[in-house]
Amino acid sequence: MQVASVIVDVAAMQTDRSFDYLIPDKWSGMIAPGMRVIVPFGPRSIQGFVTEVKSRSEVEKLKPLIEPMDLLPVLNAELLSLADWLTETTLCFKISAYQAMLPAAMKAKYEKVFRLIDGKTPSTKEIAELFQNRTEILWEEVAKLGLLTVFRQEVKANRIELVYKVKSKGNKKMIRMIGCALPANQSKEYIEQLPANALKQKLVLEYLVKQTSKFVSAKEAMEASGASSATLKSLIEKGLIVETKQEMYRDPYENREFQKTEPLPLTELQEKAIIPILQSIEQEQHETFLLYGVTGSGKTEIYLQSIQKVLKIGKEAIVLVPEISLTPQMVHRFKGRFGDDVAVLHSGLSIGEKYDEWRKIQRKEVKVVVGARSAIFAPFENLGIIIIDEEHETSYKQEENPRYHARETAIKRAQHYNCPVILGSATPALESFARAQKGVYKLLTLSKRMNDQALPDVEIVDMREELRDGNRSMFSRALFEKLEDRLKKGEQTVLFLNRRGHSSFIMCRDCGYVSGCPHCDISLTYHRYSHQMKCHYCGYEEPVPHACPECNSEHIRYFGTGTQKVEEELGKLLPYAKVVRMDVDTTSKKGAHEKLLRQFEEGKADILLGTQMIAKGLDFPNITLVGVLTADTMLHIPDFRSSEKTFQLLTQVSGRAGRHELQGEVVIQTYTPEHYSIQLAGEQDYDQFYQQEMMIRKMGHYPPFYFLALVTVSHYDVITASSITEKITNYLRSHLSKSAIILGPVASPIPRINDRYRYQCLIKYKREPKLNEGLKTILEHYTKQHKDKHLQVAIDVNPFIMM
DNA sequence: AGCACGCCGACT
DNA sequence: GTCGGCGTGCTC
Repeated sequence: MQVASVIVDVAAMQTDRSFDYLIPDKWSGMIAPGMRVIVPFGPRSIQGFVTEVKSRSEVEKLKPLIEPMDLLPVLNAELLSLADWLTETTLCFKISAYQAMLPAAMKAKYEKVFRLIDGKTPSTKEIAELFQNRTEILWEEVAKLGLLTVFRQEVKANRIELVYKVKSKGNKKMIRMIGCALPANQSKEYIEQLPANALKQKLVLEYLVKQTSKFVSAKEAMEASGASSATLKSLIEKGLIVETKQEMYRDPYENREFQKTEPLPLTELQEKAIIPILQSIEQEQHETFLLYGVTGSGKTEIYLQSIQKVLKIGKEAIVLVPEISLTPQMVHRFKGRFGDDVAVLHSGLSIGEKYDEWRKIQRKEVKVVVGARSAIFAPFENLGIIIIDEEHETSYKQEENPRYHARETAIKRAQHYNCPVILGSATPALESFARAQKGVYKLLTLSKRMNDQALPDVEIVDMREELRDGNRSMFSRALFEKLEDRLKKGEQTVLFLNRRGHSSFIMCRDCGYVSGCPHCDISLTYHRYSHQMKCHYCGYEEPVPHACPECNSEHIRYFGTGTQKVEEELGKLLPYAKVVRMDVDTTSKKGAHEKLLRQFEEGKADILLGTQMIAKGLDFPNITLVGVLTADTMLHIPDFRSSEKTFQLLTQVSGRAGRHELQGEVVIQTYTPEHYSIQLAGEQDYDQFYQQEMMIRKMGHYPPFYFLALVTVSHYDVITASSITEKITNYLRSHLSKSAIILGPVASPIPRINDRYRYQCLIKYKREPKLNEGLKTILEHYTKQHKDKHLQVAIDVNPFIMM
């Protein structure tokens, strides 16, 4: 009998290995690696993934697996080995890697039910009554009734059984189809024989007879004939029509027209950049290209034409875009060029919609995937190119297990398929640019905007001076003047602000009291529309205080400015200006994002006010002014990448202005105008910024000169948290080479979240072959649960967020 | 993770 | 003397 090695759906240290099961003869030959199966595990049944099919096992007493969940593997050999790599490099459980690669719909759901055993009668009337008109009762219901003990006795006495069910979240959408059951040559006669009052029935049959295909959707047939479902029902009863269900895709872009676009002629620079990419595609040679092109230099057209080449030789393409910029604009460009060959994957889709897009990819019904981070796992089997747009974006790093980076994952996959990776950005991540300098990546440069448009003029305004001159508004005089000017000319403005909501925190002006979260070491954020103070880390809420809880003073001031507050202010200062506000709060509804952008595009608004999400991808000809209200909010967060992030963001936002005929202007308001990342963003000088920042990174022993690994320990007890971190730090000190720099133990930048105290240890290293092994030992040692179940140890290799 | 098995305190 | 508390260890 065959044996299947299975990774079970239990994310824990002790179960992070394969378990062997017998394959019952009836499934023999049908079970393959990469398929999901239901297996018995202890007393329950759970989902698992087959990793290997073999003829014998080391283990003596094997249980047979219950049944397969798939007819075809959901993970191919390449993805299975990619999961091995993910597990190894990010130190996650294998099951977590598998789950990250598949749509959420494939994650199993479990249900426990009590079932009355055939022919048995429960010992009490009460239980018998519960089973009156059903054979199963949910475990939860029994628990709620407080009858678990009684039921347990019944189970022992073999009158009731406890059944563990595995349910798939994946629900294929089915539609009702009907077809004519009349003999083809006599249909007329049959229809005529119907009673005279069966008018609707006749219409339905006539409609069906006219159809070229056997089955049509019931909905269509009803609409066309004006019949109701009752009509169909009686036709089915008479046996005149037959009914089936057909699987169908949910189409998130249904009824949407995409203007077909043709390849544009490339500029000389674009031409030069695309040649090596096309070569790599043709010669099937893996190479990673860093496509470094200023904003508006036409990177997208290079992507499109490279993909075209890939499709022409019968291969497939993955395009990653940051979640936030998965704007309709981007989707339009790809759907416009490649039509139905494109699947789109982003967080705005429902679980079912994502599942459908995934199945289209698996069935090879599409050739191109445009999606956010997790689209890197698209189950293509003949990849010809992987493109990562805005490659510097932090959203390409997953912040929970498996903590993978889409860039490294892309390179890993591309090596397997011998195909190129294109990393595109106007402001590459320092790591990427450094690799390009060293020749690890191949640098392709687009130094000019298309049609030689000039980059926008940038003015940096010192807000301290504004304040000194008595301007206490959030708009500097320069920005306000220009804003008025654009309104007069009918041109559009983009205003950028890094913070949503109203104000960031409130403080008592008399005693300086700031209301903080009782569970976390962080101040509460004021939310205007709910009129609550909220903690962004644990969700704690409390009402806004009318008086200071410390000194009873009523002088409470709102600090920090959010988009809501700016919107209010604009309403006061420029009441005739039409403002569209875009942030998480206004775009959370489905389709809201697109709607707001369309309003702006059609000129129905003068000012687009928003957060991060308006920083990239926008390309509207009438935008001639970009205002950054406070450039330094990001600069002061305790993260060695804060300068880089500030520079990138400012450059991206500035790039929204003057992309077409009209010349653009940018105003950057700041309290630290002398800071190099603001100065150099103003000059749009990436190269200079790169030089400067590299020096700082070198001195601080930070990436790209060193790699990082971060161990975070949290516990309800401060002493435990710090002492365990100390032990871990000491262990690492003794295990790693002299050249590794080990910092800690120190409290995390946010020392307490959700009542858990957090300590960390940071490792900076260049080459440390024993590191992964050491980190694994730490995880194994401290996650043996009975040690201390309140203890949490999290390890992030190459962390992005240091908090 | 979840579940059973097993060993100690407060109840019929 | 039993019910149920949660410490410990296993799941092919």
